[in-house]
Amino acid sequence: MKYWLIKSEPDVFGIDEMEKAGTEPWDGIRNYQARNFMRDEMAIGDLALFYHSNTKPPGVAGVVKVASRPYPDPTQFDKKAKYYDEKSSEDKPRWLLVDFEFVCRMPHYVPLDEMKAEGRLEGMLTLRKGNRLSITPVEKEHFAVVCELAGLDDLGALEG
DNA sequence: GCCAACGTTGGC
DNA sequence: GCCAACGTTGGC
Repeated sequence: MKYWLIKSEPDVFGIDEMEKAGTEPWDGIRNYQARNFMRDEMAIGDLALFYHSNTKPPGVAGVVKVASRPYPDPTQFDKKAKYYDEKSSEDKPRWLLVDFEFVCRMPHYVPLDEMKAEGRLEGMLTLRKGNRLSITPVEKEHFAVVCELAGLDDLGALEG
């Protein structure tokens, strides 16, 4: 069981939309490192912090879980889609995605400031200056601390 | 709106 | 294979 953090801009797709959707194909990832995490390391049931980026204040808004194996991102084949990639083909897809399923909202939103101020989160990738990766692995201990800051007590229940 | 960080592209 | 130019992310 691994732990992750995924970023999303709430103006585009936030925790509200995630909750409403229930399950959402995480399309539009066009970064090899992030793709490789999905392809090689994610497993169904893995938990991920749902992070709001490009907003005031940025921070963790909820928890989701991996709900599918990796499969080709259909938007790469769609000429009209924003994420169309002419160098990709159906027999040799370049980009993959997984589905995420809504788990819960954080009882309290955890702003980035608060995470930075928490000594126990030192070394967390998301807190590193200049980190632009939209999917990052999170250590179990860090995941637990963020949940604690969020007022989410029973981590065991999430892992089911 | 600025800009630091960093990934990608393409000329050589 | 190097590296400059460029584009994007995302905090501030």
